[in-house]
Amino acid sequence: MTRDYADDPRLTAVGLLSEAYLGLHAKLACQIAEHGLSMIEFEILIRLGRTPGGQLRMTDLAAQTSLTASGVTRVVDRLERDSLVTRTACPSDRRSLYTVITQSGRARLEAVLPRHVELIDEWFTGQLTPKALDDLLSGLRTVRDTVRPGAEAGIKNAAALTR
Amino acid sequence: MTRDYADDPRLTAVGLLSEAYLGLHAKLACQIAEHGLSMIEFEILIRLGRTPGGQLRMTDLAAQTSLTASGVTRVVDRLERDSLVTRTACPSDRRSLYTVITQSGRARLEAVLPRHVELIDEWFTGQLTPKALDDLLSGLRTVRDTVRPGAEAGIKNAAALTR
DNA sequence: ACACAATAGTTGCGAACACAACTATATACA
DNA sequence: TGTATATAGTTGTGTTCGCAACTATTGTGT
Repeated sequence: MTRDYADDPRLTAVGLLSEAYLGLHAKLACQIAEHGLSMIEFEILIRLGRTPGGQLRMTDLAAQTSLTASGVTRVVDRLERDSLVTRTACPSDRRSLYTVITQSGRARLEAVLPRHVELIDEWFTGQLTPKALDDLLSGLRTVRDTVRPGAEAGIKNAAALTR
Repeated sequence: MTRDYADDPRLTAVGLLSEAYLGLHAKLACQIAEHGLSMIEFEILIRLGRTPGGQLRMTDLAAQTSLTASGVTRVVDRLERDSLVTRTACPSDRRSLYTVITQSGRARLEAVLPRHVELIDEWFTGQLTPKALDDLLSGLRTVRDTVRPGAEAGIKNAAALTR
């Protein structure tokens, strides 16, 4: 009976998604690690770096990443220890803290990003024709919108910036 | 300067891949957890279940998953504790061990799989037209082959079965 | 104004896993 | 054959992170 599912195309599809993601993730993590960062630390720096003011609340970071609030606390702990971010009080809500990227944090991003996007191109986007890439991203967007309702780009940033 | 990369399409592409994968993974993990398994335990059971003889060596499992040899040891420890697999000696190489799926392990797969593939369809494959799904999978295959050379379906199984 | 519920963030604890060191066995080559 | 090297698997140790419990603050209903 088990063998009925052995080559089920739906399982294969998930396997393909996993292998593509995990394989790319592992290779990119190597480059990031050369700069003393983990992928999640890098992701948080990027999200801070592209926010006006370079700051987000802990809760916003949790909503934008795969981490829980507890996980965000600890990642920010490490980033703060390395002086890549600071915690500053939120004037309008004394329960909240802004995580703010420092000059040193921005400098680290500068050091990582140029080669990083080169590698993405080398291993991912540059491997496909523009049409094939469009098709791929369009499919991924559909899946993303299905499994993460409310994760579309604008919505979370809007929410994050209205506090 | 950092802002130069704020909306770089290559970073966006990776973000989309991550969100699609992590979102789907999290939802599927919930269903698997209802049956007392983690995703990685489920993945290993599936790989064993579809192998002739229901057995693979620890090393093969490590090669087919995102785990190191050490990680495989501990996952198989847990599966063995729950009587879903057993370790048996490899006659041709006394360093090696086969991990063999038990009847109980197959039964667990039976319990999980029907609903599992339904959910994959609901959240992933069924969200796309056949053409769009084909395009998506074709793109993923290209990326997978780039970042995991030698991971094409037949190769590893062939290697695994020739010992 | 006053309880009561909801929310932001942190901390203790435990599970999962990578890395490096280790044992046992197999292979290569001199 | 004997020795060096490579490989299979396990174990000790440290890191990361989720969950639940906790504190502090804010919002809600009366």
